[in-house]
Amino acid sequence: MTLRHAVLGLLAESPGSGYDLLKRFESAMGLVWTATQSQLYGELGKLEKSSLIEVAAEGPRGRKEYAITPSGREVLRSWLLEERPVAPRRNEMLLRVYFLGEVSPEQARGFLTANAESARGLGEELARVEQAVDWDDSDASVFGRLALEWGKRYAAMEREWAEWAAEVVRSERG
Amino acid sequence: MTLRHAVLGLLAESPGSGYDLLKRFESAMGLVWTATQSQLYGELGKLEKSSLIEVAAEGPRGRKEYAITPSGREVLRSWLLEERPVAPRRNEMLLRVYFLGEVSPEQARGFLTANAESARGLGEELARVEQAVDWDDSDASVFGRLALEWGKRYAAMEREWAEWAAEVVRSERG
DNA sequence: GGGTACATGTAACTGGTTACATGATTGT
DNA sequence: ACAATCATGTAACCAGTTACATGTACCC
Repeated sequence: MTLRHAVLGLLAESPGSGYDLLKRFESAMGLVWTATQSQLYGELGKLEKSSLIEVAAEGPRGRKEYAITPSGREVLRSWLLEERPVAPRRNEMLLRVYFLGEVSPEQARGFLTANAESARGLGEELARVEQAVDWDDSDASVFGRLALEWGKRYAAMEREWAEWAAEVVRSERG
Repeated sequence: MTLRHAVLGLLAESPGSGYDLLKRFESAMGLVWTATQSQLYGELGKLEKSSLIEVAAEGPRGRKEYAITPSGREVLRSWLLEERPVAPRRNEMLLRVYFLGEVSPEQARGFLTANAESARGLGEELARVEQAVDWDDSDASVFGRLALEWGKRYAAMEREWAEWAAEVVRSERG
């Protein structure tokens, strides 16, 4: 039930329609959380029913502009403070690494170097995003930059690891 | 549909019952993939029905020891090579960071330092695991070590990032 | 005899994905 | 006029979690 909080967070920043939120999920939030269109509309319905958000305005084409309510903001805050920083415990890439003994050493190295490449690509993409955005000193900027920096460090870590791992496979498996 | 491949991978290493596999998910695979008991038995049933695994032996207490079949091994291999190394696109911790402007700077720093602590704990735990296991030159050892090293680097990255981020909040938000 | 570990299974529910379906407004 | 974009919604399905349910074998 985290999509719920992602939606509340976005609406806490500024009101918007389902369509607007979908755009924001695709762009700014892409690294952090994703949502499909059908999931989003469903969640908006539920949030409205429980009065955590409300329709603040209606527009053309049936557009409903939602805004967060005080009780919604309350829920968002308590979720932010409810401390349980847990590391993700599922990683498909690592699962493959785990079983890489099933294929030839050349294929295993190929997998790892492809991974290094894709991590490099991610790092470059994030660096471009960092350049493109004009950061100010708003909360969204400050905390968005923290999240972006995490992404850059993650990408660098994975690239370096994958290069190292490919080298280990070369030296230990030929 | 990745649990399917996790199960095939484990059975490719060595045969075992549902109960055995559950143990292996809890211990060695903990960082990489998780499964609940009910999910696991369901998946074993489906895999058997599609002949990717088979009951190789039966034991006391209704124990069914499964083994991978040649077609199962085939499916595992092609999954391993089917290249699409994608970075995970959902991270609850980062989502919270994203909206940390909603709480006070002290609370935001508290969140970040707690995260640094928990990353440090994870790093230490993985270091202990590394010490405890006696690594040989089997595939399971070599590739398991690569996965473990990823975990250590991940933990170190997150700890350093969280410390840095707490400092940014201190200097930019007081 | 009794506790622990072994061992499997089902049901109800939640979260997420894909596909289908429909229609209004705006800009050219 | 017509294409693109805006805009919302529903249905079927798959993956994963929690809780319930049951029973056997082994060791002391």
